[in-house]
Amino acid sequence: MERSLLYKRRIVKHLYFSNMLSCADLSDKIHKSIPLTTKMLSKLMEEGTVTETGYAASTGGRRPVMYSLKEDVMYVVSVAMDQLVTQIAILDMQNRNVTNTELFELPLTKNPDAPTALAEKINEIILRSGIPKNKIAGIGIGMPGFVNSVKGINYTFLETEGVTISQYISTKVKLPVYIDNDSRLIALAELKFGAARQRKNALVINVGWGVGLGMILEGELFRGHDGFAGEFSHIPLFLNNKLCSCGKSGCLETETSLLVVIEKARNGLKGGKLSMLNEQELSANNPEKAFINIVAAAGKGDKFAVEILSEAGYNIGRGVAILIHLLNPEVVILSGRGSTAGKIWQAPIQQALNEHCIPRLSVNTEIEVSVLGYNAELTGAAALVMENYEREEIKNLIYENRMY
Amino acid sequence: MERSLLYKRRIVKHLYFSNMLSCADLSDKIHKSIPLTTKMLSKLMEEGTVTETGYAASTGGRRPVMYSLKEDVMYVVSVAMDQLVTQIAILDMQNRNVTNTELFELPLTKNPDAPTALAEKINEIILRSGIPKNKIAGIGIGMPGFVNSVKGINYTFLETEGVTISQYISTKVKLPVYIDNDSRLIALAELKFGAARQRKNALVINVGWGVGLGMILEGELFRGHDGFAGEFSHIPLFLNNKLCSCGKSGCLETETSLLVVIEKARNGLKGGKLSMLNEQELSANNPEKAFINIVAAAGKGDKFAVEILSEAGYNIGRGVAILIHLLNPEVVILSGRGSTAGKIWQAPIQQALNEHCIPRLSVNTEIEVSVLGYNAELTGAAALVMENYEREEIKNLIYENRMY
DNA sequence: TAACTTTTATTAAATAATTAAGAAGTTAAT
DNA sequence: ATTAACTTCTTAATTATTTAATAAAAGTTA
Repeated sequence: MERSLLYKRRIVKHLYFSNMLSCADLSDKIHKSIPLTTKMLSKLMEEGTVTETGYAASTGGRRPVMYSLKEDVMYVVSVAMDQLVTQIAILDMQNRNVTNTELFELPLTKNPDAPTALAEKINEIILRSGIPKNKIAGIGIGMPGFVNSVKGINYTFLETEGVTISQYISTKVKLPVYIDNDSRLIALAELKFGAARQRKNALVINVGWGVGLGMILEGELFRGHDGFAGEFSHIPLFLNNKLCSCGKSGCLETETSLLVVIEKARNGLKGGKLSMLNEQELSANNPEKAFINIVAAAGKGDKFAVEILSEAGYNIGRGVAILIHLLNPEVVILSGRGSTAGKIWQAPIQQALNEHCIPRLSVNTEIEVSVLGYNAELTGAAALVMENYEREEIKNLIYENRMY
Repeated sequence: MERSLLYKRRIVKHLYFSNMLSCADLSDKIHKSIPLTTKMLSKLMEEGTVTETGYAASTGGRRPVMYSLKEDVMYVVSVAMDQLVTQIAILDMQNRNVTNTELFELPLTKNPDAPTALAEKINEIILRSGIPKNKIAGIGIGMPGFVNSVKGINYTFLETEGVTISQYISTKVKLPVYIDNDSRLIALAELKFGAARQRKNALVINVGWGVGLGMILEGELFRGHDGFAGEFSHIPLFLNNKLCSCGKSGCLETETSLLVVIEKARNGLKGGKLSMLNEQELSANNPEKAFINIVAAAGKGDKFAVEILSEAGYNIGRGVAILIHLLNPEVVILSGRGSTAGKIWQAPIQQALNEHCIPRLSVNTEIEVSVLGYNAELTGAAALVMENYEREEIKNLIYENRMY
C-alpha cells in the first residue's frame, strides 16, 4: 500500500525531535536507503513541509544539505495539569509557543465538571489562536493520577461516564488526544529534548508536591503492564508510621514531599531553631511561596533551611539507591517544577548513594539536574503527540507494524 | 545482500522457541509476507533443517501445515554455574539432553584456574558426546557475579588477563560463547519456556542462596546500562545493622537468604523451640540438605519450620512490593533452585503485598511458582545461545540492524 | 595547484518483496 | 448433499527498495 505516507510521517517526526538532519541521518533513522530517503524528502519539499537549511560543516568530504521542518506546517496543543492548576500552550514545530501559555485554575478533586471545563478551555484557546484544526497534529495532556496512556484512561481523576477522558476530549475538540501521567511526560521531555537525550537508560525524578518518577528503559518511555509503572513516591521505605495519602504508611512520600518539608520547617521554627526564615514566610495558605522561600534561604546559606532540605534529599537518595540497584541506569535526572531545589539536593542524594549503593553500581551513574525545568511537562505533552504522529494516518496500513 | 540467510536463521530461531509453527505464524513472527516465508521454508526443508509435522486443527478453514526443526540439526552446550558447582549439558533443538547433565565441583572464589578448568571440561564433554563442532550453535553460560552479557565480561569471578571470559572460552573451545548472570538466564528461561511465556512484563525471583531477580520488560530481558540490572538482594531495606556480604548493611539478603533461614532455624532450636527438626538435620556442613529438611518439615505442617520460612517470605514480599510499585509487572514468578519453597512463600508474599502495595497495583499482579524448577538455568543458557543465533552469521550483513 | 581521499548526491539497473487473484481444503449451516 | 464462509496455499504480476556506478563537492597532501 501507500508506504511512502508512513515514511514521510516518520521523517517529519524525526525532524521534529532533532530539528535539523541530513539525508544520511534520516536514512539511518528510518532504516531506509539513501535514494529512497531522498525521494521522500523531495516529496516533502514539494508539499512545503520541509525546507533545506543550508549545509552542515564538512567531516572531510562534501558537505551534506540539512533539512528542517517549516515551523508553521503544524502545531501541537500541550496541556500540563496538576491537581489545582492547568496550563495550556500551542507549540510550533520548533517547540516555540505561538500563543502565551494560558494558566487557569481547574481543581481535579470532587469536580465532575472538570472534563467539560478542560475541553471548553482547549477549544477556546485553539479558536483564539486562529490556527485551523487541520494544522494541529493533536493534543497532548499530562495529568496526575493513575493513567493508562495506551487506553487513554485516567483511573483517578477526570471521570467521564461511558467514555475515556481521551475520547471525551477528542470528540469535543475533534482532534486526536494523547494523555499520560505528568511524571512520565517529564521523563519523555528529558529523553527527547533534555538531559536524557541520546541516553538509553535514564531515570527522571519529578520533584514536585510528591516525588514522581519516569523511566527511560532501552531508549523508550517505560509504562508497565497497566501503564502504572513509576509509583516511586509510594514505595514502602520507612517504619515511621506516618499515614500517607495513599492509605498506607511509611511511603517515601511521607518523608520527602514538599509539604512535609514545609511542615518540618514550620515545626523547627516553633521549636526555636535559628533561621533567616520566619513563620509568616511559611504560611500554610501558600505552599508554593513557602517552598520558594525555603529554597531561597538555603541558597543564601541559611543553615536550618539547608538542613531540612538535605534531610528530604537524603531520603530521596535512599529511594534512588534502590532504583539504581534494580535498574542500573546511566543517569538519574532531577527534573520537574521543584528542580530548582535540585542543586541543593544533589549533594545529599549523592551522600545517600555512597552509603547505600554497591560502589560498582553508583560510580557509573551520573546525577544531573534538568535544564528544562518549569516547561518540562508542556514539552513532554507535545513530544507525546509527535511520538504518535506516524501512527495516526497509518492506522489503515495493514503492514504498519511490520516496518520501521 | 544475501538476506535470505538472515530470514532462514530467524525462522530457525522461532521454531526453536515455539517448537512447531505454521507458515502464517512464522510470517507474522519474522515480519515478512507469506509467499516469502513459504520460499524460505522450502529452502530450509531442502537443506534438511526443517520438517513438516502434520496439520494443525482447523480454525474454521483449511488446516495449516506445521513445521518443526529436525532435532538433530544442531545442538547447544548449556552451562549453569554457582559459586561451588558447575553443571554442563548438551541439548538438542527440542531442549532435550543428549548427554546426561554433568555435575562437577568448580569453586569460583580464589581460584585462578577456574577459567582453564571450565574450558577443558567443556571441551571434554563435547568430545565425549561425539557431536561435531559445526553442529553446535554455541555455548551458553550462566554464572554468578556482575556480568555484562553484551561485552561478555564477568567483573566478579573468572578473571582472565587481557581477554574477557567469553573470548577466553571461545578461543579455547572454538565456538561462539554467550554468558549472562544466573538470575537473568532463569528469567530468560521463564520467558521462553516457562511461566512468563507470552507475557510482556514479568519479574522472575531467583530463590537460591541469595535472592536474585531477572526482569522481562516489554517482552525483552532487561539488563540495564552496564548489564548489572536486577541487584534485588542488595537493595537497602532494613535498619537491622546486619552486615551483608556486599559490605553494606540492611540489604534484603540479610533477612531472606537461605543461609539466614537455616541460621534462624538453628538458633530457634537452641532456644528450645518445638519442632520435628533436630539440630543434626541443620548441620552447617551441608546447607543444601539443611534447607531441604526445613522445607520438608514445613510441608508436613511443622509449625516452627513454617514460621521461619514465612518470615523470610514476608520480607521478600516487602521487596516485591517495591518492585511492583516501580515496574507494574503482569506477573511475579518464583523460580530457581529454591522454588520448591515457592509454594510455601506464596502466602506470606501475598500478605506483604496486601500490606505494602497500593491495591490497584497488587490486584493486577499474579504471583506464580515456576514449573521449570531445577533446570531453569540450563534452559536459559540454551535460550541465550539461540537468541543470538541469527546474529552470528549475519555480522557481515550490512543492513542487519535495519531489518527484523 | 594537481592528485588523491573522503563524503554526499544522483541515476539507472537489478533484485527483493508484496499484492492480488484464484485454487484447494475444512467447517458449519441449510 | 449442497452451499456459504473461511482459512491456507500457490502463482503471476506489480511495486518497492536496494545496489552499484558515477558525478559532484570538500578537504588533504605534496
